[in-house]
Amino acid sequence: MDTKKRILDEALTLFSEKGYANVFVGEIAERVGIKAPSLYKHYKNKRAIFDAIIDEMNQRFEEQAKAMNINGTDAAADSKIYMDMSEEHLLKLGREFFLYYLHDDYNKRFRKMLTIEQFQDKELADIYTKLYVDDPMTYQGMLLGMVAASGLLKTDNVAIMTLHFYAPIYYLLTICDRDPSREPKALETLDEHIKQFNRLYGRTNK
Amino acid sequence: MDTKKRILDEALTLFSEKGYANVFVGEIAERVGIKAPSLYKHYKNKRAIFDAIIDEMNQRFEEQAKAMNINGTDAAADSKIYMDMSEEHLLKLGREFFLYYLHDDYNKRFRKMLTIEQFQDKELADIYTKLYVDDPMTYQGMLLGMVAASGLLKTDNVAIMTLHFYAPIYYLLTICDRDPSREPKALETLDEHIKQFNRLYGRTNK
DNA sequence: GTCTATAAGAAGATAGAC
DNA sequence: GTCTATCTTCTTATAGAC
Repeated sequence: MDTKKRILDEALTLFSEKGYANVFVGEIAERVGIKAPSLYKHYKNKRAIFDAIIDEMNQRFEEQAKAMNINGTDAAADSKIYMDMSEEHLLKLGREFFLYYLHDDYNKRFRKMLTIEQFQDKELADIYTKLYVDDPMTYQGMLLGMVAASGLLKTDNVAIMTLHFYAPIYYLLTICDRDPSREPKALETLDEHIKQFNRLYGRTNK
Repeated sequence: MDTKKRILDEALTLFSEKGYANVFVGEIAERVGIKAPSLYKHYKNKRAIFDAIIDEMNQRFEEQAKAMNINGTDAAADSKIYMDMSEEHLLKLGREFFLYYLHDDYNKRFRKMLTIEQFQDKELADIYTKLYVDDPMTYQGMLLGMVAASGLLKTDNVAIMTLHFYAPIYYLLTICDRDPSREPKALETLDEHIKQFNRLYGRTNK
């Protein structure tokens, strides 16, 4: 990886652990293996590093959204998957989302950084809400909505059903971010949650 | 209010908005109406102000826990209330918790400060988890457990039922902390959530 | 307890050689 | 692009008068 990218990578790690204000330019440089003044050949100042991290995330997100839209448009394939969604499929959907968001290195660091910096300005708050509130609700609402349309889940309010599916996942995610030692217990709770969700919104046929 | 207390109050406000590292001692002093050096007659250093805020919160919490235990011990009175818990009682329970945590000035500022500082050290992470995860789950689990025992809510897993009640409340709370303009919509969602919760865990008799 | 003056040090950023 | 040396500014904290 080239120096410019490595600076972003190390900066993100440090920002996610200590917050922007507690990270010194020299600290980032040291981890990259250069001296602080050299860093200024790559970025104009400390803030430019932070902004570049946000930009990179926006790019990654756009790509991901594009990829999801492609699948989303391929409604035939998607609905086939979810038409015969068993409890195991539902468990997989929840676990995959949870473990991807929890363990994916980039996601984890970016989420923790946003958690720390979310009250600094509205742009950061909006990014947080988009990534960890609105987008997951939209995506999962779409999937659960398809299952409900096929009659396998029963509800007259898909939005609230999606809230009931996602809020516990979000809640467990924030617990594990704060204290990774709670992860095994959280995974058990996650499975119990989804099984109970499946029972509550019980399928009409199986 | 005496100067010593006013320092804590203004510091908490600033810490909750910008985070500890972005607040300068002179800034706190200015809001109190004194100069920075005068502040050092009240607190040894900047860190001592932060620690005093944590201490004060611990005191307030202990008092609150004590008050709750008194009611908690008075099981006769409590269970009477929840034996005939209607949907309206359930809505009230959720709304009261939500609005108290959301609007109580001290709570709001302290929660935002902890949100920002939670990854700085384990003690702060533990306080956050205790106040906004474990304690609400324990308290609400106790109340919902009493209702379930009386047969008005049906479940074989009180812990998951409590998760299904509380996780959406927590989720909506963090959204409103980030963006107060979402509050009206969140309150609507809260009511819909509780009504749906009530239907899902449907009472056997009414 | 509050002030002014100031010390002490940290951290961001630049200059200029290589 | 990286380095050493250095500047500048900001911030915490102290000294000592009132």
